[in-house]
Amino acid sequence: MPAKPYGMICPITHAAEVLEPRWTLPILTELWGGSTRFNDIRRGIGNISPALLSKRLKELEAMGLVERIEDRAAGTVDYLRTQRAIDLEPALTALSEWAQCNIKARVALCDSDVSTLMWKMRNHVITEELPNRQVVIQFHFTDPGLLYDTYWALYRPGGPIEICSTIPDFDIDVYVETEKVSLVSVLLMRTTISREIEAGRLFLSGDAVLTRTMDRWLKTGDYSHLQGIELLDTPLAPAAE
Amino acid sequence: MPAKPYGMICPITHAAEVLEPRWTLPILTELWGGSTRFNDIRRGIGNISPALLSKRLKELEAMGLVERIEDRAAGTVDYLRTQRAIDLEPALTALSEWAQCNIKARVALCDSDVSTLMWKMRNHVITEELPNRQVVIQFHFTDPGLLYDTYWALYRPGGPIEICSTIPDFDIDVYVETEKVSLVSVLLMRTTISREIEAGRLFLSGDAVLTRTMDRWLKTGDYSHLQGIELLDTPLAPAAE
DNA sequence: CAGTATCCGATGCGATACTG
DNA sequence: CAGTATCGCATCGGATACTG
Repeated sequence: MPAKPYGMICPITHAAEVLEPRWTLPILTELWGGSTRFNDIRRGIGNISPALLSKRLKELEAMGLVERIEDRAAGTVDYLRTQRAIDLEPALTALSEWAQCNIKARVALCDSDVSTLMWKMRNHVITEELPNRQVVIQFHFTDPGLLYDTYWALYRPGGPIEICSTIPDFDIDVYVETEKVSLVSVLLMRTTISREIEAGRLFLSGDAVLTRTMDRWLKTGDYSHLQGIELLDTPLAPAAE
Repeated sequence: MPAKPYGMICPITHAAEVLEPRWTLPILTELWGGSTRFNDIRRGIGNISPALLSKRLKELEAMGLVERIEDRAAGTVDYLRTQRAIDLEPALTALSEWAQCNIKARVALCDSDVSTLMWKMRNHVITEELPNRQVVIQFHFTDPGLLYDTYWALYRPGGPIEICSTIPDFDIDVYVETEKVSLVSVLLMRTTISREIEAGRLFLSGDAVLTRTMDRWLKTGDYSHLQGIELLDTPLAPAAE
């Protein structure tokens, strides 16, 4: 499919031809994470133009990695991974673990914008670990220069996590005040919640139980078996350059 | 390093940023295969411009994947993988196996030029399986329109395989007459030698022992544990499109 | 919601020639 | 052998606006 095939006799190189075009891997990762809708994928990966996403999805469909399922009645379209894409999981897992151990913390943790981060948070709150009632968690980011610096995660029993950028008309159970880099680092297991609290980069208040069990209801990546992950500096090193 | 980082919170995506730039994976694969010299890498991957190869090697060095070792006395430079690059092996192996099972045969086997193929053959003759004397194997390709269609692989006990494009001044032990696609298919285990002989796409003559034991001294990839590799068509299907 | 259409700019990359 | 230097095109992809 690429305009200029390598023309090599090498399976890895052929895999590269499939996976190299920009955004291909992020799209597959997003599908892996459970997104199936065009705009969910867009939001999940943050910055792709709709034209390019459309093009990539068509290419993936043509290569048999993605199946497009249209529900004419509902007017919806879902994109699902085929078995062929699912079979990439071992490779992607290996890549992920390699990156965790070999990409410098400052690169791995560098900016994604806050709204993308919060959108991602939808999948990082373990609803089963929340009490069986409505829960509202406020995230306030102290980074300077943010357009929106406060978001709310809303849980209603039985439903998914909803992220709001306007204050909901409910009582707030937990207040999280932090820097972007701290929250990202926690999600990627380049630090822990208690370590960030000690470092003064994360503050919790509100419901006693929920604040004390945040490490239970906040799902991080599963990299605990890996050796040699570079942790976030404490205190935070100034960005180079 | 890429001009436009994805800015995502996702290890796979960060790995992608490192491995995506064109020729990066082929270079690493070539290093994996044992090449250490600038021009060996060039020939091994076939078509990269020296400027771009130089650039990529510098990038890989900057990312800690490659170590450049200069021998001022000898005037040589070797490029070696660092541990960080070696740690990519599980991911690359997984990618390779995925490609073997999921890239259509016609794509996987499509043209690389004959000289690159023969250069690759250096690593595919198992010298330990050859008799303890000088051996010359002639490869004649029947594909139409080849500039050079005949090559010789020369083995001298204790030495490496040398590939010549002019007829060596020695007796020829084995004559291999075949099409490019057959030889490539054998190397990638999308067929077997006997299958190609039966299909009339491969002819062997010369030394009785060597012709009969070609499957021993010709090293193929190690994919025998994989299920579902698509074999080369017999008879050969016409190229689509 | 699920895309198309268009435009334009940067730069990645290939080709070729040349050097120490 | 191990690269640099230069050039120029193509295309990839980002931004924006618009549609059914």
